[in-house]
Amino acid sequence: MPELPEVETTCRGVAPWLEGRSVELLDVREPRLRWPIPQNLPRQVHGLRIGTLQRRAKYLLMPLMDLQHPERSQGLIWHLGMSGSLRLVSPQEPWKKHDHLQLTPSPLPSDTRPPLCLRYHDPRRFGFLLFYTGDPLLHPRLEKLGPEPLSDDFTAQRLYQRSRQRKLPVKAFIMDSAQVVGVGNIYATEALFRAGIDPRRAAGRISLARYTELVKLIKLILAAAIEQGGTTLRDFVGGDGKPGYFAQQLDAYGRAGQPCRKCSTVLQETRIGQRSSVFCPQCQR
DNA sequence: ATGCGGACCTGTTAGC
DNA sequence: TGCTAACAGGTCCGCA
Repeated sequence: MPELPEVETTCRGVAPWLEGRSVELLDVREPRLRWPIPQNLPRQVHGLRIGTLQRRAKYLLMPLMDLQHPERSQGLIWHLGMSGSLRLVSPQEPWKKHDHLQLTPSPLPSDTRPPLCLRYHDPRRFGFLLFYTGDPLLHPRLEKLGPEPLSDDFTAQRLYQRSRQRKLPVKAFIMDSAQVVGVGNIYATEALFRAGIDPRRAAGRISLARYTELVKLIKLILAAAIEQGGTTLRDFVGGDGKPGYFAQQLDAYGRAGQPCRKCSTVLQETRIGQRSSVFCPQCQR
């Protein structure tokens, strides 16, 4: 499941191979993603030069410059959905089941071999690829997003203020991308466990002091996960592309019925906003 | 505006 | 053993 750390790792992993090259070919073998890929997209991006890749929330932004019209801002927005992955592969690599797209960059004069291709694989097809013009951060899909969790804009004060009078469970609140981006089910579960906050508690009934602790932990956990992902950058070339963050130790997620690591109470499972939620009924209040 | 639930999709696992 | 049903999850959308 691509969470923010995996998208960040993907971005860092593929950027050095792609930036500065042009799009020779966008090969669409399966256009039926979360939103269908327009038929003319390959023509639209052909020949454009790939700029600096950037991650925003779980979106990967790929600016594409038209050298005839350098003032125009345009490019691609990738989203990996639930089961998507982007990987650099050799042009000879056979297409596997659920490989849907491939972006082939043009060779540079200094290249002695064909450049690696960017291939998109996504069994569940929840991911998507969009073409944008103008400022990508103002794209309808991105403009209403909350702050990046690792930025200084993500503060306890912000969460506290925006949660007053809100009755939804705090877990659903921190998973709301208008509050903060990149906190998926795994990280919400873990952060609330470590903060000792009951995930079912109304967001509006949590003190500033407790939000301060929660924000600290979200930043800590995400930063650690990105660092782990960073150790597997080599997997993006020829490897299996599996992210490293699964290796991290999870205290609550996926441990329902097992003893709490702090107090040995059996961890409980419930559902919050259609999501499975594991918590310790003793430690989390 | 807020909060909830359904839809999308398919590989894996649980249950009969 | 073989079948069906539930489950996983990010994001969007419709409804009350």
